[in-house]
Amino acid sequence: MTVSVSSPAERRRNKVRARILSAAERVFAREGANGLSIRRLAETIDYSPAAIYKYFSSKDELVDELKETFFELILENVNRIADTTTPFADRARDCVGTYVRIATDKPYHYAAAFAGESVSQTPVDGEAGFDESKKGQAFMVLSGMIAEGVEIGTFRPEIDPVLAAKSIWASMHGLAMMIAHIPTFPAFKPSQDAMSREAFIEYHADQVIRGLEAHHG
Amino acid sequence: MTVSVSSPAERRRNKVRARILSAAERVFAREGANGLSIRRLAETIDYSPAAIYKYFSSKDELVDELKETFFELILENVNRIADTTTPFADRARDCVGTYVRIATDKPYHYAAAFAGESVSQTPVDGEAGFDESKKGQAFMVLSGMIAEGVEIGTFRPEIDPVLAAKSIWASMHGLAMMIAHIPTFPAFKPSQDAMSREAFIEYHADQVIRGLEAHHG
DNA sequence: TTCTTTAGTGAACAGTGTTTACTTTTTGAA
DNA sequence: TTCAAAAAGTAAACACTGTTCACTAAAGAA
Repeated sequence: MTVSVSSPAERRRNKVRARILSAAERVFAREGANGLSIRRLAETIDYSPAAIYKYFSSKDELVDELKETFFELILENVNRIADTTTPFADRARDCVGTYVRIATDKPYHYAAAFAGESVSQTPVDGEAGFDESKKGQAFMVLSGMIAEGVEIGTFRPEIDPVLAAKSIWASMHGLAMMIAHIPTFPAFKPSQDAMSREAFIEYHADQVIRGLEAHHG
Repeated sequence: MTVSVSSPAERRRNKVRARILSAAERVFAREGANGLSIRRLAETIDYSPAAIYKYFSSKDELVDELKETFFELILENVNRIADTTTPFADRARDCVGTYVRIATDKPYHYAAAFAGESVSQTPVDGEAGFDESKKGQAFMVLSGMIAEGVEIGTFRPEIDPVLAAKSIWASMHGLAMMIAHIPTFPAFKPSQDAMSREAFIEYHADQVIRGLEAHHG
């Protein structure tokens, strides 16, 4: 019984699609969305520019797929850490650090993922399907961890996990963007406090989480 | 004694320059850098596209000037608050709130100001002239305030003001970007915690500053 | 008034995303 | 195996973009 869940034609199509995406990924990582042109892309995979449009309806759609894949990567890594049995505080700091680290490893991906041309005036959109999106899932991992911290008494009892998660996400996001866009970020003003990127990420994670902590005694 | 510090020709030139900038400002605020095209701009001020290049050497340079002016606006406002004699904690929260509010009022300006195409691999650049830039001055106001907080004992004594300023700036930046790019940000997941933008900005400022505070008793 | 600098222009260059009409290839059924 | 239909791929064009160049018209200084 040949369970050909995918026909040869389909497989071939997916292969070409993947070739396009992989070529796009390479140039996007190095030069961002502006550096990625359909014509250049078509040339590197030896197709005509118009051919790309048999696989993606627009450049935006293509780039969206790169962004979604990128966020899958973040989610996988953060999830792996969240499910660990290491002490809670370490886990929390690890999550923040990992998120920021991956984001800054692919700055163009990260910036693009949050700069969805939008700046929309219609607050109704964008909210639909958030829970299902990778971004939404990452957010739920975060608020889940905060809820856990409140339960075991590490964090202040009056904290609303969803609210706090938004605040912390914003703080993480900020650091990621800073490092992505200001090349010298943690080390600018080298005068008194040259600090490594890694060390600063930890410092920031610490600072952010400290805002949640209960103070015993 | 006619102290003509500026010749009529010069004055006329500046006037045209200002007209270009003001037209550019309007469309940039509404549609961002992508919506701002030299040709469109030239049309609205009734000049030929090439004429723009007698006043600005490139579109980037023109946009840079919009960004710089925008940061002047932020700096002025934050400075005004910082110099106030209101209680320290209130002043600090006010500064954060004001910064984020202005940033989110002109999301395209703010996002563009931090997305200087860079993502540069050369960490030497960008550091030069930082102290003199508006961004650099805003940063100094912030670290100055933190130093003050440490001195009067509101903040933990072991805090390095410059380091903490970077962390807090990142957190502020994150919220500003979130609100700018996710239209529903503070209110997404309306299920349990619909919160106004203003209220959330205050919540975040509180959260961020709490990470610095000393705990008495 | 002449000479020189400046302001402003039309046309072109090189690039972009995208569409349309067209040809070639592949496919599934008769 | 043949044959119509569907899919893959293409060349050429459209409507844009930022930018430059050779050029004219105007203003300023001598």
